[in-house]
Amino acid sequence: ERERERQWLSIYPEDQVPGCDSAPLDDSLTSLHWLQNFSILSADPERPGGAGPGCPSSQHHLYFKRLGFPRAGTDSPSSPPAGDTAATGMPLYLGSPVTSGSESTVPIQASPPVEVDYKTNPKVKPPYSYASLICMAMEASKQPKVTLSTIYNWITENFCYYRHAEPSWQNSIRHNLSLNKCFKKVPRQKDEPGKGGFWQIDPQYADMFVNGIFKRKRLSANHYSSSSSSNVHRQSKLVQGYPAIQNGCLYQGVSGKRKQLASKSGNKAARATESPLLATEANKADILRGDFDLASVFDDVLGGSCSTFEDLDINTALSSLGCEMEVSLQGGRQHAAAGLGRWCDGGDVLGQSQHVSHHQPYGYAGLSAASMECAVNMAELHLPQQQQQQQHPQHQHPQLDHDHLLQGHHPLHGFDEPATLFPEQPEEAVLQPWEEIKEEAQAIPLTLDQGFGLCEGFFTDMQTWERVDSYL
DNA sequence: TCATGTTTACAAGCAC
DNA sequence: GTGCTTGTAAACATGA
Repeated sequence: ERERERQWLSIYPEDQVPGCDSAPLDDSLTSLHWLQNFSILSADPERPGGAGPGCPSSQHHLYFKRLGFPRAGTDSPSSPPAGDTAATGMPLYLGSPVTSGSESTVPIQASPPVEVDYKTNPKVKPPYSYASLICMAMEASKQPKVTLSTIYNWITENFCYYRHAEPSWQNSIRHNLSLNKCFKKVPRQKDEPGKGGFWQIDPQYADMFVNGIFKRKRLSANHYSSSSSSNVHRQSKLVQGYPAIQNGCLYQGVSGKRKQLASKSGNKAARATESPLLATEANKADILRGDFDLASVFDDVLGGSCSTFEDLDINTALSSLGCEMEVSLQGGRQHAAAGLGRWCDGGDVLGQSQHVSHHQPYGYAGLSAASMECAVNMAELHLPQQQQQQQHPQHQHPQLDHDHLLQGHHPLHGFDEPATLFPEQPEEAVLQPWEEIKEEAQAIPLTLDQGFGLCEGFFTDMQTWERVDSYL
């Protein structure tokens, strides 16, 4: 036994945690008391104290470092960013109650913050549901289908907890794959050697991943068979050209046990009465989990109850916008671009928007700028052309070129793909080569604040959420 | 034999 | 209270 342990530690030296051999696992993550000590601003690397504006590469570096992303050059799938508030719903820095051990569940004022890295911390159970873990593994594999063992391996490689845990979690994984209709088994071909079949996410359930959250909605049994509901209508748009969710599966959210939430009634009240984007203490939990409706986001922005993005959970808001818009704009495209909020594998999609990604292989590279860009493009897209010409006689930024968008030159889509949106648009539109746009974009150091200003302009130009919704 | 996959059962937490 | 979601455990079948 000792020998096996020694061998294990030789493979995973980070598993050597002094004094934790027999310690019970800390489940204090179920508490949201850290919220009392957690400040969104303090976790925002773009804020003063970070690398500072005008230094995007260092900003990104710091960002990824703090989020726990693997550095450039590694091919291994990244552990979900433990500190990515938008992605995981967990704080970047947890207060001492969360990580101070199993003896005390009473929240204490945060002492020096401790970064939780699920990849190396065997004591903290990742706050992800098994379904989310499966999706993460599928996404990280970059393959259209994965085997069960691939899922196992990815989870154990990226979550130290499961390396130590009893193997019963694997049973749960299998159970989840079998029971969860979102997962579809792909039988192995006869000429394919190996054991077991492959698994993929059923595209029919793509909208389970709204805002990157694996959401199970309370739906009627015929939700997915009915063709009359608006949900299905919207879903069909989301799924169209979205053959495999692994191309767009996002992992911002946490679908873990709900006991992680704070006061039930408090959250309810916050949801009902407050903007999902206004990071009040009451609704931070939802925001941090990415658990809010996009419609509400637009309602707030468009309705004027949210005058600026500066007070918002930037990452969540933008990644949500980017993700949602990205999916909704897929049309019939085969190369479904992954959502902007994806925390890993920047190769495919972010590779198409490298002007903002700085070629980071993993992480939220270019997230803010790209998300803003996508959201703004969406806003433009949904404005009648005449109205746009009226409101924007001159494009404020080359990236916001409406004609390019109409021609399928959306930066997050393939450059050469034919336009599928508004095909009735005249062909004589003067186009600016995308490469040229890209160069211009690179030359312009668009800061977040500037980006938000642009966003605000477009959003405030839009009239109502209904207008957007009608197009969606 | 073991990994894989299916199914059943139960409990906890939560939304309605 | 009811139903849904999630997690856990277990039994069983199948195939490499």
